Order: sequence, then structure tokens, then C-alpha cells
Amino acid sequence: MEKRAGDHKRNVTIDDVAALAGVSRQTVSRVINRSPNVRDSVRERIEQAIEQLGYVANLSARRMGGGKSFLILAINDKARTIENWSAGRGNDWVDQMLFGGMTECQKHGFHMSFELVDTEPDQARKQLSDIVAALRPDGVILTPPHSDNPELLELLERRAIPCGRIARSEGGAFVDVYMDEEGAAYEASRHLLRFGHRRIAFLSGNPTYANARARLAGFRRALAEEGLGESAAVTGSGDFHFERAEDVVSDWLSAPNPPTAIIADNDEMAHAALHVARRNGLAVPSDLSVISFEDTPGVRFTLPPLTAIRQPTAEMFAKACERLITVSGGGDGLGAYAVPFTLVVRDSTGPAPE
Amino acid sequence: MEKRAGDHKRNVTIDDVAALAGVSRQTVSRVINRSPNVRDSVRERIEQAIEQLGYVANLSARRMGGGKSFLILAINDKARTIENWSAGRGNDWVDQMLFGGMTECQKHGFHMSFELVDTEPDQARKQLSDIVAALRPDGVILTPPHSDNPELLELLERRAIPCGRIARSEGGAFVDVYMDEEGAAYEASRHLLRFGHRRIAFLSGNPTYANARARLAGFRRALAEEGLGESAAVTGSGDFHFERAEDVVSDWLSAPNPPTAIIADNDEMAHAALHVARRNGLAVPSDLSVISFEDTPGVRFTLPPLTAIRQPTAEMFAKACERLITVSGGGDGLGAYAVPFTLVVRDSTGPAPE
DNA sequence: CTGAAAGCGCTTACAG
DNA sequence: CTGAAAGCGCTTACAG
Repeated sequence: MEKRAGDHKRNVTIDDVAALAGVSRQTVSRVINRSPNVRDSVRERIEQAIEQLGYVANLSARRMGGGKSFLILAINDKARTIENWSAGRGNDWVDQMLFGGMTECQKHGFHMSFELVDTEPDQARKQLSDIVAALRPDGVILTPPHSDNPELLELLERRAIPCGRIARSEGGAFVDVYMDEEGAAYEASRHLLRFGHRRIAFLSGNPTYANARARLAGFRRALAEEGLGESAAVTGSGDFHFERAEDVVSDWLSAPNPPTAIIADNDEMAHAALHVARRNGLAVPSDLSVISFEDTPGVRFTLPPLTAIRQPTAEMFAKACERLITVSGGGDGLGAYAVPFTLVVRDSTGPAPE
Repeated sequence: MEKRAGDHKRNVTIDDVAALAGVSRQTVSRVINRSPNVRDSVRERIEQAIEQLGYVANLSARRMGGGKSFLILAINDKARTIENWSAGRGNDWVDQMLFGGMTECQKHGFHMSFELVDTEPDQARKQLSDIVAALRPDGVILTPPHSDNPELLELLERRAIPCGRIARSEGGAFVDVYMDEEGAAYEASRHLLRFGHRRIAFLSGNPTYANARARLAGFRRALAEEGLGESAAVTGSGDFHFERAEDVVSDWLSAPNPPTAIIADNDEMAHAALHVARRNGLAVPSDLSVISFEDTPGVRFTLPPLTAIRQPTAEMFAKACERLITVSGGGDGLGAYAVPFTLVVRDSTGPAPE
């Protein structure tokens, strides 16, 4: 299966372009890289040659020669991602990550690469170290829980690779992009309070996550502002899982003085709330309002379609890429950036029952 | 933002390993590439040096030197993918594609890269040509509709890049991986026939797709085998869209002698069937059975959860990667491969009503 | 504004 | 079994 000579055109290189345009190789390089100091007539001649030959620079060669990779690397938690994928339970986090990242990178002539890394500290360190050594990315984006791993942050810092975190984090020379979780929970709660709900349950995911705590805080703030005491706020953890959420909601709905609205920390738990409501003969939203935090594709098709806080995942990755590309080019871009969320109102929320 | 000398360790190269192990650079290269002809004692010494230095080869340099990229490129239709992503309507096709592809590639020391290409012929050709010139992948996987585009196939053939198609296709030196669509529709139909259904509707997506025609054929074969005439088979097109599917199903259910079961060509249309059934006061599955072709994450959470044919997307991409890697290494791997599907039985199908 | 030289970090023939 | 040389296709200083 050897390539026979003459079997097909040899790949066209920068020297072919230089020869055709009658200039030196590095002048062509200047045009490719939009460097200044090329006479217009020469530039045009070179551009024509490029066009005519269909020349596109070999990216690996550019990386080798210039020490730039034109690559932003996005890292996700391996175990969790694989588990979701193999259960056919992909939410669209990865999709939105690629959407925002690929689109933004392309604008700048960059590529986005997506890799998985384990959470266990030793493995995480080794795996990220290897990936970075092999790929030499110009920037790395870390998502939770990696974004909170000091060893990984230090590794990237030591190798002078600009690093972005999709999380609200403090300290260090990073690009931090996040959504205002506290504010989103506040808005979701306000939406329900305006409908007259006076007993609201917050079905949280996992209280060990900083996000979960921030949301809970926003929820409490909204209730407090309305002058509602602690008794108005029902809370419990469904650990992001359908079955566990079902149990918690069942308990709530069969207790005396049940909540008239539920805010769920993710869509899967919101689905569970819908199922339990139906089993208990409660109509949504007339007997019970449900609102979710996530807005994955399926929520438009539930009965009824779910009102939800939409995470700006794509926008966050786009922003992180844009900033990292700036930083890798020597520009000024470190810092923290909040990206706005949206409350998508559908049919699962309505006035509180009498 | 220059890297100051001494600011951090210089990247370790193959020469550092060679120096530490006291051998030449190409002997280290042999160990990295698992070539034969290295004395065991020397191999061990080198492996220790690699371990000690934490050396990982620079992938771009390997690509430059060896003419191999260790890269498999998966191409999706740009417009459709972006449209789904921006509508927040990602099914998990991309997820499963990455799942199967990344996992398999990693086993062989390869990477998977994912890119989008437009459908319009001129753009498609130009874009694929550019990507291939920049990245020099060792293999490319084309999905519909690109997998049926003769220009793209020819382009890859001319550049001697092994090409895989995720589609049932004929002719050419390709790796073709597909699922038995006709057989899957046959199985879905059998499932309903065993429940005693004698009037079944097939809600097809878009009859211009070869897959759609194959499924319809499987459906008809199952009914014919049971001795049911044309009148038992109701068919219509919902064009893969919720609203259009709603209209079709509404018509069916309000007509005299309505079907007692519906097979939908994708999940979105199955969701629509569920909504219309509910509006018409029909219980699923006691009054109407529904079965879908796709099995995206949301179907486990509908009321009731949907019985569905599960597309083996990850398995198809894994297979394609494995074969392409073999072919790119000079091995024998071209040909057509069928990957088994699964009928996932949940709660939306049951005995036909009296 | 343009070019000749050196080098990025590997691998592939080719010697021995 | 091991090594010295050449080359992959670019970019980066450095001259002019």
C-alpha cells in the first residue's frame, strides 16, 4: 500500500508558491502571516500564486517552525463524560462547548481540540502533562472539576501556557469565564414569586459544588427579599440523578403543606419532578410549577415543556477562546468575565394554586 | 509577554533522552515507535530515561519527520450541525461520534479531530481540500450527505487519504460502516405485530434519503410476511420536524379506522406523536403504541419512556477509525461492515387495544 | 521592502 | 543491533 511516485500530485509547499511568484520563501511566509513590509504588487502576485496552486500551509510545519500551534485545547472530566456518553445520556454540554469553541477559533485561524482527563490527582497531572507535551497548545480551557485543581493550574503556569477556567474562580493569572449562578437562581425564584408562590422547594444537585451553593444563596436571597422566612424554603439534594430526585420529590409532595413550586438544579431532576407530579395526580403547572437549570434539548418536548434557566455554554467557551488567543499572541486578556444567562419561559410554570 | 529564559524548564526533547540514556537519537526513536532491533538492555535504559524526564514526543515534529499525522478526521455537515447546536437541539450524534472515535483512536496512539464542512458542492470541495492540506490526516470519515458526494470522495482518493463512510454505499476503495436500516425497521414492526397490532403507521422523515427508503421497505416486508395487505400500512412524512409530524399524526388519529401503533423515523417526531395522543385523550400504550428510530437521551424521560431502535453511532465510528488506522498503516481493511442495532423496549409499546 | 541561513524535533533511508 | 546524515515545511532572527 505504498504511495507510488506519480500516483498523485506531490503536496504543494511554500517553495512552490515562492517559485511561481518569483520571490523567496520568507516573503510568502509574510503574506501567509499577514506581516507588514510586503510591497502591494508583490503581495498580489503571491496571493495569485497561492490561489492558482490551491496552497494551504501545512499546520504541523508552522507549529514546528514558529513555536505556535494555533490550537486551543478544551479539557473535560473523563469519567463523567464517558459515563454520560455510554449511557446515551449526553446532555449538550459537549456540543455547546464545541459550538462556541470551534466557531470562535475558526475566526482567528485557530483550531479547537477536545480531550478527556481523569479526575484522580495523579492521573490528571500525568494525562494533562502528556497531552500538553504532545500537542503544545497555545491555550487550555479547564472545566469543573479540573478548573479547581491547583496542580493542573500550576502545571500550565509553569509551562507558560495561557489557561482559561469555565468557573467562577479567584486568584492567579487566568481567563475566568462564568455565568452568574446566584443571579440565575434569584431570577428563577423571582419568576415563581411573581406567580404568587409562597412555598418553594429547591432540589439541589450536589451541595459540595460551589455552583450549587451559589444557586442556593440566590434562592434564599429572593425569598428573604419577599419577607418570607425559612419555612417558605424547602431544600433537598437529588444528586443530579433521576431516581434520587424522584424520592426527594415524593417525600415533599406527600408531606403536609407541600411546596407549590420546585426549582431543579438540572434537567434530569426536573424530569423526575414531572414524573412524580403525574403519579400523584398533580397537574403541571396548575397544581405544581417546575423550573429547571440547564435547558438541554429534551426539555422542549416534555409534557408540558419546561421553563428553564439556559446556561450560556457556547458563549462562555467562545469568550474563553477569544481571550486565550489574545493572550497567546502577547495581548492583554487575563481576568474574569461574566456571561449573561437567560430564563426561557415555557409551560411548566404558572400561578400558584389557591 | 515573552518567555524569559530560565522562567521555566525548556521542553524536553528526544535528544535529552538520548543524552541521558547514552545512545543516539534514532535509537530512542525506535523505542518510541516500538520498532524492532533494539537490545533489551538498551531499551530499558531508554525507557527509564523517558520516565525520568517525563518525555513525550512532540506530535507536530513526528508529523513533519515521518509523514504520518496520527490523526483521523471526522467530518459533519456544517449547516445542519450548527443549526442544531444553535437551536440547543443537539441530539447526541456528535457526542456518540466523539465517544466511539476518540476512544478507538486513543487505543492506537491516534487523535480524532472533528470538523464541519458545508454541503454546497463548491464550498464542500474547497473546505475539505483546505482542511486536508492543513492537517494531513491519516484518514477521513465522511457522514451523510458528504459520504455520497463523488467530488469529495475523488479528492480524497487522489490525495491517497483513506476514507471511511458512515453509510451504506457501493463501489470504490472505502471503509463503509453502516447499520442495517431495513432490518431495524423490520424488527420494530415485528415488535408491534407480536403485540397484535394490525394497523400500523410509519411516520417517515424524508423519503429522499436512502435510509428512509430502506426503513420503509423493512416495514412493508414485516407486514407482508404477516399476510397483511397494503391497507394495514399507513404512511406519511413528517420531515423530521415536530410541528409537521404533529399535523400528520393529528390527521391519522382523527380519521376513521385510525392506526393503533406508530413508528417514527426520529425521536422528535415520536415526541410529537406523544403530544398529539395526549391531546386526543389517548393513553400510551393502551390506546396507541409509539416506537422511535434514534434513541436520543430525552426518550428515557418522556411520559411514558419511549421504546426505540438505538443507532450504534459510537460503534460505527469506532469501527471506521479502527479500519482506517489499519489501512493507513499499510494493512488490509477496506470493505463494508454492518454494525448491529438494538431495539430498546421501554413503556410506549404494548398490546393492541381490543 | 526582501532574502540567505539556521533551526524547530522528529523520522527515514542508508551505512556499518 | 546502532549511529551519522539528510530532510520534512515552515518561521525566526539577522543582513542588506
